[in-house]
Amino acid sequence: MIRITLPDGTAREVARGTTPADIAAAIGPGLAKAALAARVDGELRDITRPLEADAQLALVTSRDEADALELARHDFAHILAEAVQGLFPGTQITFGPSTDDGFYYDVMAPASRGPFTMDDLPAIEEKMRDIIRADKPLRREVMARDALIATWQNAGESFKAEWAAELPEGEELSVYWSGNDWMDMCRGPHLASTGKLDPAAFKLTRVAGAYWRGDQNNPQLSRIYGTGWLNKKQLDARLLRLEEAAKRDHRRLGQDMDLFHLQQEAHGSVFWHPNGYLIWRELEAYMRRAIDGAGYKEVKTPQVMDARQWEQSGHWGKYRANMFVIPDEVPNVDDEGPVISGEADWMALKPMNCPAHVLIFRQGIKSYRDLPLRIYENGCCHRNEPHGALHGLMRVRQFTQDDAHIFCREDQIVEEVQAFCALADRIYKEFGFTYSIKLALRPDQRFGSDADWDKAENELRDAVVRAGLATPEFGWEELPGEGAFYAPKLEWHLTDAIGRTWQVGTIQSDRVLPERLDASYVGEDGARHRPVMLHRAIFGSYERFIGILIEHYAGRFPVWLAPVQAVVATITSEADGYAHDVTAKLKAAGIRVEADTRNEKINYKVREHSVAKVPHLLVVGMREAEEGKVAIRSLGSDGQRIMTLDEAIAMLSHEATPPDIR
RNA sequence: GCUGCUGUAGCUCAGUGGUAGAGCGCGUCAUUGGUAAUGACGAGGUCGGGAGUUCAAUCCUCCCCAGCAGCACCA
Repeated sequence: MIRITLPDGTAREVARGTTPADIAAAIGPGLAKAALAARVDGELRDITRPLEADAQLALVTSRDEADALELARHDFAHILAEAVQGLFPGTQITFGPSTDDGFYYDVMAPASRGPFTMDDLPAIEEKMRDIIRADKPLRREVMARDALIATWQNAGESFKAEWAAELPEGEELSVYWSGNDWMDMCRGPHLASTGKLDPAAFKLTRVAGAYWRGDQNNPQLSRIYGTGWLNKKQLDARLLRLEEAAKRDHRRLGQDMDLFHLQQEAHGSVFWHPNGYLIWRELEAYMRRAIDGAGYKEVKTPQVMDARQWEQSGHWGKYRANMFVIPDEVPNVDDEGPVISGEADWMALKPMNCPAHVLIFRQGIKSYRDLPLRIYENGCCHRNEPHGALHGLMRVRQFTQDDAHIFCREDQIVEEVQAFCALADRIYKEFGFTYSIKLALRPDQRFGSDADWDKAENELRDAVVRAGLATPEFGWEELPGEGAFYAPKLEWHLTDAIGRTWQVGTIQSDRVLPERLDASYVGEDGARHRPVMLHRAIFGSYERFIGILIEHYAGRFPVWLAPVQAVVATITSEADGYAHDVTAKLKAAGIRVEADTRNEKINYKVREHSVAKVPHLLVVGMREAEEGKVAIRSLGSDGQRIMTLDEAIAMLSHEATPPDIR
């Protein structure tokens, strides 16, 4: 007999080999039906897996949502693989985990047909529903590793065989049978049968290529994605959220609101339209106030530098593949012959600003009294990104960083990082973001001694601790292996209005580049010392930050950022004169306002400016003109507020003032 | 860069082996209307680029470019 303790503290003596399902049945038929899996000493297990020793047991039902979703999604993935193999014999299966909202499975289509496409999905979904409706029992079986490898080889499953062969020798591996006709190697756990899933709670969403084991040197498989839930209601809610996110897509809003465009001839670089560039200019002005107040000095550095400079910084050797290089010569102007001789010296567009900032630092002799020296630049950089990586404003080939480098002494690092934390905190909050801070620790491939890495990691950690931000409330987390090859990184991950996260801000302490470019200062002792260089950014890049803001605000910018802050719309042409007076006064007060005196109905004007997401619409007819008032309709509310022109100016002026100087 | 899909009017999209169509937008005219689309008329496209097949290509084939989804990459 073994002793099984339940969550309420009661214990039961049962025979060895009793399953959690047996215990659930003994407690009651309701629980027997609801129980999906078991937690045995904290470990999630099959409900039908026999108990072998004394244990703490908790039965998992759909009310334990996280566990239940994980189980369901894992099962959906297996059923997906079974369905694909049922429909397309000869397909090899590889690997299929659960994801944040569902599952995927990587399969290799038979050689006789190409990769799977979207057109295949409806048939696969239907087959999956058949398997669910058949309520096939899912049964765990333990196999010896060598026997399993042989099984996979006989079945022509070379990927599975390769995978099994890499697991430790002699180990017993579990497989799961779906009925008696299909099985997959899996650690589990699974539900007791396919019928525990809701056939209406999943949807296959897309097909894409994915490399075997994530390595681009390996064969490419078809990855079939699905979103999977416990019931249809949850699935519908998810699909609705996806639609909401699509409505916020910055590429769509950027076009609708006439903010920017992208085109083939300059792919990966942005054409900013007047409306979009107004947002940029507001952000730039905002950031200038912030860095001026924080003791930074703004600079501007060359766009193009000789390749020899990039050789010295190390970029030419390591990152040239992503750099735009330019021959330093006059091109051939004849119609005949090549445009470029191929013999000229090379120059390159800067992919980053750091070396140029070091060159500024190196001008003249710096004393320890000059430190910390904080050099800021709205630095326009070019990186030749892989074409498949480009994405709207989020990943571009030309971008402008809010980039600064703080040259300081060792003993100033913690203080500087702490000040940066405070600055970032203020700024992110002013845009309405919450954030978490992560410390990316040393990667396997790195420069520098372990002692230096210990020091660098501790400095960053200490600063965040001292700023009071290294708490679960701030999502503090350390990420082993995620650092840059030259330095650990603190990363700021913003959470936007619909809960998505974006990594934007960073600060890194770098001892490599000052060494390579021979930056030094004279210390109190009269000797030369190496400064430490802190690389830091808050927006990351203007392009990407604006993209994030568009999606965060869903295009409804706060008044201070809105390209057009107010429109004065007339009801009849008799009010045109008054409308122009109102517009002129608002302009004089610094409001970005436009008059709409077109010969259109007020309904039409309300609709058009609402769709354009103008924050305030000032409606004026004869009534307002006679009384010297305006009727304000604000975006997001149906009603109107009647107020005097002076009151309106005061309100708009207040809202149009950036939050940092309000 | 890899796999798949897509590229037709400013935008969203339909369509066909015999050189194209809708809605919105734009222009003109009429309408002066009180809070999410007034009506009529009109203009607008070498159907992403190149080559091939064909009597004939926007449509079929091949190559290239760009976009989209994912993968890989992101100093």
